[in-house]
Amino acid sequence: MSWSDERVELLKKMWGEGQSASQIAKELGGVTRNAVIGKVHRLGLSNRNGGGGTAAPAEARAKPAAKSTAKPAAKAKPAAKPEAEPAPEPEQEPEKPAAAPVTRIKPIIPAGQPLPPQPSTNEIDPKALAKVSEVEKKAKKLGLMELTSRTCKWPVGDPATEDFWFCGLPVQAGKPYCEAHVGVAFQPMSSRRDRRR
DNA sequence: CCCTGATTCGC
DNA sequence: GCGAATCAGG
Repeated sequence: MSWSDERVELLKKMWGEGQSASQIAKELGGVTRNAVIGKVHRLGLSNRNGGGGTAAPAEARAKPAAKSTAKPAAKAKPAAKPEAEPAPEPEQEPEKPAAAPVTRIKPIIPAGQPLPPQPSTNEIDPKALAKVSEVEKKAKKLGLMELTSRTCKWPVGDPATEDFWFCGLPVQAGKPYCEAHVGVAFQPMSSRRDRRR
């Protein structure tokens, strides 16, 4: 499989939408996520920066991985990129051909993208709660026995009722919950002080 | 263990 | 240019 123009285009589009490399690879077919990532890098769009201001992954990377027996060693890494980026891509989809008769267009929901940091003092963030509410709608409603190592174990409903189930959506990291539920589960202790009794 | 992207380097 | 292997982290 070669990177035809169309494939590259799709790659760009999906990557821009925040799709993961594996998803893109799966969509394209015939390539692995590594291939996708490699291509992404070669294309120079490794960073999904929008310039919003929430970008902190600028870590110092220094891991030459000295595994090769012979290392030229004459190649000092310049490592000096001012990285000027005055012109982002304000335009992405100039038009939307509304020619589709009656077809469901992508029901996919982008995952990563501008995830602004949280302001500060707050309860549990209406945002997070809203996300939970939304996520519960498409929850898989698993029973206790259906839970696996990677299903969200967030309980919903009243255990004493038939109307009780677990979220069941895929967890992401080593957490017991899905992204949305992790958000509300691990809320740092907030304003507790005003709770005088 | 699952996933994510990042990097390196032989091809 | 390509991508598997590897790394690093959640």
